[in-house]
Amino acid sequence: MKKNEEALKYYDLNKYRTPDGYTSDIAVFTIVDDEEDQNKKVLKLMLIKRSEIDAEGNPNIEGGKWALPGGFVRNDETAFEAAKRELAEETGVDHIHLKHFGVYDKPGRDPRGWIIANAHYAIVNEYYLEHRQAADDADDVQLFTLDEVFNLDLAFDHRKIIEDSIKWIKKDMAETTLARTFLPREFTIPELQKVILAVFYHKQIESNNFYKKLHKFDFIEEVKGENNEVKETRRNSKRPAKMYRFVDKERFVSIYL
Amino acid sequence: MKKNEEALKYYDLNKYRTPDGYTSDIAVFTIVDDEEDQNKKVLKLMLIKRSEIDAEGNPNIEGGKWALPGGFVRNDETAFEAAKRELAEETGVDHIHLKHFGVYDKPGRDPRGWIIANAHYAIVNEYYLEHRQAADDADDVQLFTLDEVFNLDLAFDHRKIIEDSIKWIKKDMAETTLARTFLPREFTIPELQKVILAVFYHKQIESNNFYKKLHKFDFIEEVKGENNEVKETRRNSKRPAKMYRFVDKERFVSIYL
DNA sequence: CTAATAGTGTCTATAAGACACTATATA
DNA sequence: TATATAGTGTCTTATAGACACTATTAG
Repeated sequence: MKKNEEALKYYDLNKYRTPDGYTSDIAVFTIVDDEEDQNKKVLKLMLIKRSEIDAEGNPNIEGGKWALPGGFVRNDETAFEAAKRELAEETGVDHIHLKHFGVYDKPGRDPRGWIIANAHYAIVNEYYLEHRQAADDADDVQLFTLDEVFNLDLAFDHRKIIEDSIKWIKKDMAETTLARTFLPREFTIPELQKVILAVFYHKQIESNNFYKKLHKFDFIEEVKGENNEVKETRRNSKRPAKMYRFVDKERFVSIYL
Repeated sequence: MKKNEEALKYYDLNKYRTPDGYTSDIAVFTIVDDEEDQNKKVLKLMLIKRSEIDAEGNPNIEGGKWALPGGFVRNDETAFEAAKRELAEETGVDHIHLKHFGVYDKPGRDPRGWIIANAHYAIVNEYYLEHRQAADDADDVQLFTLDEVFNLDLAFDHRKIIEDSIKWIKKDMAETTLARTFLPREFTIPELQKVILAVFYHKQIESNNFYKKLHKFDFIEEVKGENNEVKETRRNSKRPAKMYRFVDKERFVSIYL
């Protein structure tokens, strides 16, 4: 565009004060087996403990506190791409479900200056997190239940970010097929139920009636095998359970119906 | 915090490249009477036409194109506060419904440099927009229907931002009591119906059955007058209509029920 | 009385929710 | 055969959707 090139000659980049930093933070969630009740699953959040000293051996900002993983955005990527990159660096996995849910830019939120944080939530399969924990110093990365998390000493404004991330994950869980990201590609109905109950642990679902609602769930379908028979698995039980998969389908929910 | 003060001594702000600008843009929506069918309402978006030359008389970036109103965020405010301030400056109204829905930070989206845009949608009463249009140059600010908007020459990546804003307003309209922001504080059922249909103009609501759903709508209640009688209005019809108001109530919608 | 908008009643099909029951496997 | 998990059947009550109908005003 010629006209813009001309206009740029007159544009002064320094006319406005600019931020001192642009970061991406990620609330990494996973669902693991409940230790108290083997029949249940429980939602957990991964946090890192900020080291007391930085790479150069100097005291670290918010050192010793628990924080969301994250880092600075480069000028050749979006905040979303930065989150993806950082997550891959942390956990060593690609193809993780990631969603941007908010911006935290209140002046004074970071003692280092005017720093804008983009918040995302991620859903990672338990396996990768276990792997990562083993590989690294066990004191630095840990999984917490939502009850435990708020008893920790949290860095910056991460308490607020974590609260919001939980609100969003619950909302998306109820309104979209987000549950798919917690499940294997082919799953059973009881597995789906457990995931839903892990997030809505205060709610009840009549286990038996869930099956009857199935025909209304146009967002899942039975998995067929080679001879067009429905695939089954015995991984959770003696009696084989039918396998289902999610179908790409736009959902519409309304309070007015 | 003593520890952080100590740590700050060692922190170098210039370690990372920082953005060249941080802005807030606002998609301003209103609902006005449909000119073709007086019985309907229609959703419109306000856009401004960027002037060809800037205040100093130099050619303006993306001059002549239609754009969302907005501007740079100051370092003593959040992007949300900036949006609120700019909207107040533009329309002269406070207490406008405003919601942040996205960040646009793709490298190259703005020819001026690495500029991060925060997108919001706003809902403004028709009256204020009419007023504003009259006060200003009529060629510079205009209301467009959603069909008209995409035939315009739009500045920056505002086409994408507008598309997203429409998705969000529809989603929030269906899932929350956002409709309240388009309505007077006390409204009639037919008024509510028209607002919903203005946003979901492709959907049908059986006008008569809407009344039967009322008792389920725990988010609205009848407005009572002094003697505990239900308030009525005759502003739309000869026969008086009962008045309702929104009640603050958390909504929960789920695809699993 | 007519016209215009507000609001009800009624019927049928489908869905929700409670809960008792059956099915398929392993050990 | 016991037992653990998967899945059905049945009954009652609530809701959706179609559509015919009634109500209240101004002029």
